[in-house]
Amino acid sequence: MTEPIFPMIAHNMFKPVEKNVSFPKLEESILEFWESSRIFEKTEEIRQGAPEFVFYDGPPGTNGVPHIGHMMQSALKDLWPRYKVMKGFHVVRKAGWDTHGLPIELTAEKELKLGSKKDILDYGVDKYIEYCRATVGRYLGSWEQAIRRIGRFLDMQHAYMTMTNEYIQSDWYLLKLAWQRKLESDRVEIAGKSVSPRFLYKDYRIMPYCSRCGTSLSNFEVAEGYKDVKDMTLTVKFPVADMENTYFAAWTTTAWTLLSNVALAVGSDIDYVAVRRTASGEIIIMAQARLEAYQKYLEPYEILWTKKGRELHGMRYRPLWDFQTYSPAHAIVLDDYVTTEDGTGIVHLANYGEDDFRILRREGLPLIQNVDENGSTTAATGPFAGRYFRDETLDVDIIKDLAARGLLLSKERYEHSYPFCYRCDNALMYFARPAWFIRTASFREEMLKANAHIKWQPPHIKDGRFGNWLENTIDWNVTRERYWGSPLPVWTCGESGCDGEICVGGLAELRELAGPSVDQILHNTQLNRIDLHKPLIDQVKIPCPICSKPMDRENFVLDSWFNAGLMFIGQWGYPATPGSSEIFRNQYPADFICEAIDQTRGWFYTLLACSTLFALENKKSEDQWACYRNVICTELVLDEEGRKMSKSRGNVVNPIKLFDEVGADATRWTFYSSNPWNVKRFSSEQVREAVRDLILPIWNSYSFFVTYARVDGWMPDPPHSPNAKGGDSAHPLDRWLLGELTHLNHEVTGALEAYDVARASSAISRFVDQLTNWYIRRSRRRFWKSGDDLDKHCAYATLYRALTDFTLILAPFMPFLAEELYQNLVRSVKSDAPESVHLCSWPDPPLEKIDGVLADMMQKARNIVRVGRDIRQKNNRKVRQPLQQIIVVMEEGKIEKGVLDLAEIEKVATKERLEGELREIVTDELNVKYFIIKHDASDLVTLKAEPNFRTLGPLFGKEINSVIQKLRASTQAELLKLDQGENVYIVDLYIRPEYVTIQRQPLENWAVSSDEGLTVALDLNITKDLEFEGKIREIIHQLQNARKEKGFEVDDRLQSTGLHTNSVVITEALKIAKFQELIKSETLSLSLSLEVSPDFTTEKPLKVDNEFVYYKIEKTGQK
RNA sequence: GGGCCUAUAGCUCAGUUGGUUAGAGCGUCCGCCUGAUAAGCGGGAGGUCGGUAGUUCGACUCUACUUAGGCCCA
Repeated sequence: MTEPIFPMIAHNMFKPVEKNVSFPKLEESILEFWESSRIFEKTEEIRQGAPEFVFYDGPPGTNGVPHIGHMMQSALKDLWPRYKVMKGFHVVRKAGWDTHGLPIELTAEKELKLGSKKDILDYGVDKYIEYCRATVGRYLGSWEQAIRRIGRFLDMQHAYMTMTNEYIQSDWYLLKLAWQRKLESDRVEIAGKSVSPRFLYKDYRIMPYCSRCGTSLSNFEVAEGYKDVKDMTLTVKFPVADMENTYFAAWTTTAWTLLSNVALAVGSDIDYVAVRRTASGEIIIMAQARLEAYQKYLEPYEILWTKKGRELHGMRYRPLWDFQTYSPAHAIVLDDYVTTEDGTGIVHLANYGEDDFRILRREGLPLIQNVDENGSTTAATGPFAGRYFRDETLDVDIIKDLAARGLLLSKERYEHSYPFCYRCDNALMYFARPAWFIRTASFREEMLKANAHIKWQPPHIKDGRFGNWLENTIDWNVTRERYWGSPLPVWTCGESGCDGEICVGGLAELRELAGPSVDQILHNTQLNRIDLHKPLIDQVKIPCPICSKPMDRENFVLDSWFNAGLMFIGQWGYPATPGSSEIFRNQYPADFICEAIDQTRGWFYTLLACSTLFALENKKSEDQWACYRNVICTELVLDEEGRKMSKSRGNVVNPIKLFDEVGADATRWTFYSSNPWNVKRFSSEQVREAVRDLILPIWNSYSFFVTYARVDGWMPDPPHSPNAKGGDSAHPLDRWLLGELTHLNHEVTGALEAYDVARASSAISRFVDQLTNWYIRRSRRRFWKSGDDLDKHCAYATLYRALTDFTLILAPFMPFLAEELYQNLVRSVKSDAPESVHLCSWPDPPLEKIDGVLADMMQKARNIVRVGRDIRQKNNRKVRQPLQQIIVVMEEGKIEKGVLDLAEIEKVATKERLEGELREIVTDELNVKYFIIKHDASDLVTLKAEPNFRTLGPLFGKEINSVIQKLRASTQAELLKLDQGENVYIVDLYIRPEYVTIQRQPLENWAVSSDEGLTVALDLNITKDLEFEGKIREIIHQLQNARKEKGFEVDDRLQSTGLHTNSVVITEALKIAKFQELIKSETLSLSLSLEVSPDFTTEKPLKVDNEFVYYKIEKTGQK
């Protein structure tokens, strides 16, 4: 014991493990190691030429600090690339930042106190752009810090940025592809006007628009500004053409839109009635379902006729005002969006609403907007000209005018919510604005086919949310009337009558078209290089290919979603950047992407749309249309009460703070331990729990191993490497643990291949339990007992093998902890091992196949012990009190999960030995003298038949209940036969064994317990001998505590004297020689005396079952 | 208003094609063990599986409706 039994190599030894480890500090030091040793770079370098595993990183916006939800993304995005590197793949991990778009402009506007387009122009577009550019970088540092600190291996030095000239040229390239692609028909007619058949075309779009700021708003911005307002609503009578005194009644909440009325809409299948008002004789037409609501305005009346909406189609009416001279207009059109929920069932249409616009355009009716983009009524409105559209007096004047001419049926105050500009509080209007579109609707089918090749996690997104969205794809508006974004590379001719237009696919092409002065024009003096952004790009003129006059650029920037959607080429600046083609070829399509569910209509969609367009134009095969093959779609991270995290609530978790206080590994684990596609309620308490439940047990196991390996000077065999096969021990515990390790490997590998992280993490948790709570617990004595060097070596070799393999499996999940273990367990003793765990290969399973019999046996042993402890507790027999015997009933021929199958064991001819092992484990754990296996439970239990519904159900159907009754009345003899596999007649039924499950119920008043088909009986009788031994064990236990209290080392040798007591039983026990020997050996006492010498002074007496035991212990000085 | 998702123990979550008595961890209470020790283990209590109706011999599971919450879109 005093001499290490294995040769010690001092310079080459596991370093001692810190007991009070600070994981955050550990993580920091490992980060420094990774960086100084370029470990991340090496994970790519060592796999040069290996098969690619392609990962795409979605570009987060950088106009705010990252929060914990982004860290969930990072944790998941880091897991698979690390795993795949270990599996032998080459994985490129390039970061990306979304540096364009409205959020950045809004920040700039706010900080520069610019409230409108005019303000921006006054301030200077060039200065404004530079401010935006500067704003982009503001939070980048926080992102980089958080991503670094969570341990993510990501190339942030070469991050792609959507605002670079290279990226912008990729935008242009893809737009050019769309521009070149055309519908099969040469011309497309919309609204009687021919429209370009190109897949990139200009059209109008109804957008929420602030007339004061001069900008359209995003839906997000609109949602900020809804208010409840009271407006005058009116029901207007539109005189039917060529019919005296007959009117269509239509309802509106916005009187001002009447000035631009173009048509009226009815629903095809809605019933409409014409009613004659008795008083005036006038005839009013409206939906039958709405009559009741208008009763008070109409009564008394009679119904003249009822017609379906479609019968009214094409009927004409006279415009409300003489100035409404435009045509074609003023007729009834059909559309299904008309309802009878409010109004009259007849809808007044003007180009100030999305549905209105859609219908009017479909019907080929003109785009009349008698309120202009400044919110003023135009000169075309005659008496109403030059008024502000939300001016209340305008409403009043319109109403008065209509009323005076008998065209007003009713008016009412009506409260509804109306959107206002969140910046200037001005009322918004829905306004038709020019915009450029991509014909996504024209390759909808192709996108659906592309989607068929994608594996979604969770699966329901594929045909659910995402599939539905694809089914309903409409053309994609890819432009914004803003400043900070990729410029639309389309130049058009302003000459009237000239259709000249050109789409530019890159800077080189622009130089060709616009001449060598381009470089000079685009030179940004501040940056001292070419810059493709506004306002410089606007100064570039291209000669019209038709009339040769200089053409201007279409003044739009690109939707930043479009930007992000082409990152698969944009991140390489493909194709303009030299060398990008080669990289791109290897990096398309992605094997794996992972973003939050709000990206279904965001990045997931725009990636698919862009890549499908790209792939179609490049004639790629169908499985290449989608640029990603596997996608994990995560849910949101909420606070512990299920609320969204927001600054105003003050419930935002600061990731960095959490990493620094608890640890990044622990934080990562909380995101791995449940399905990321369910809403996650997050609290730092969960993270601490991960430390307690998983990280500390792993650390303790590691610490245990290192402590004893150091004591014994144990080292792995020279040829041992973490990837070599090891552990040829015959000890069942060792073989069992390696079997569990194999199982773990298979489970984790399978789960990761299926992108099922929760399954992988639960396998890891299970293994840690097996390792710490069973293997180490059961093996402790093997590590510290002296003698039997071979067995001790086997224990070391096995635990070492298990820990090192486990470390490798753990590496993608907890990269820091795994690194620390690896450095000490492997690197410190084996200098030619890879320098980081993250440069290692995924471990091979240690055994050819799992020994199922052994696994079952161990499961059974754990169950027996658990049940045995249960019996002890219920019967008040503490474990330190030895008991005589335990009877375990295991019936032969029974095969159940978790139950030892003795027949099977016989086949492998190890029955005796396994029973022996089982015996040893159980007697030791439960502190009993004899372990008896019985194969017949009849003395201990009664049998009971439970119907097996799975087999009986299909056979008997509705008769099943009477069958069950008969089964329940069966005798023990019958059940025994069934249990032994025989068929039995019960009453009039022929019962096969597979129809039932035989259960065992312990007899009453026995110290018997059953669990999972296992019956255990414990002999509770305490004989005199057992009582003596119990007392002695208690004394030993307390002497050990006393040693520790006195600060003796575990290997100090003692002299114990004056052991005595007033208890007759204990005195008797102490006199027995074998117990004296036991005390000596357990407490490392060289001598033991019961006599009290004259100079005896006692230590604090031991208290053994309420009796005092006096003693004295002293160190001998020997070790 | 539409689409999709979620709801299971006090809390966080599992639950395979419908099939015996719905599981785990934490927390709580009780007990045990201790040569990994400012650790470790076991047990008890705790659930009408959000609600209602239906299909079925049988529903946490399938269907319809409904309530609450979430995401996306109108």
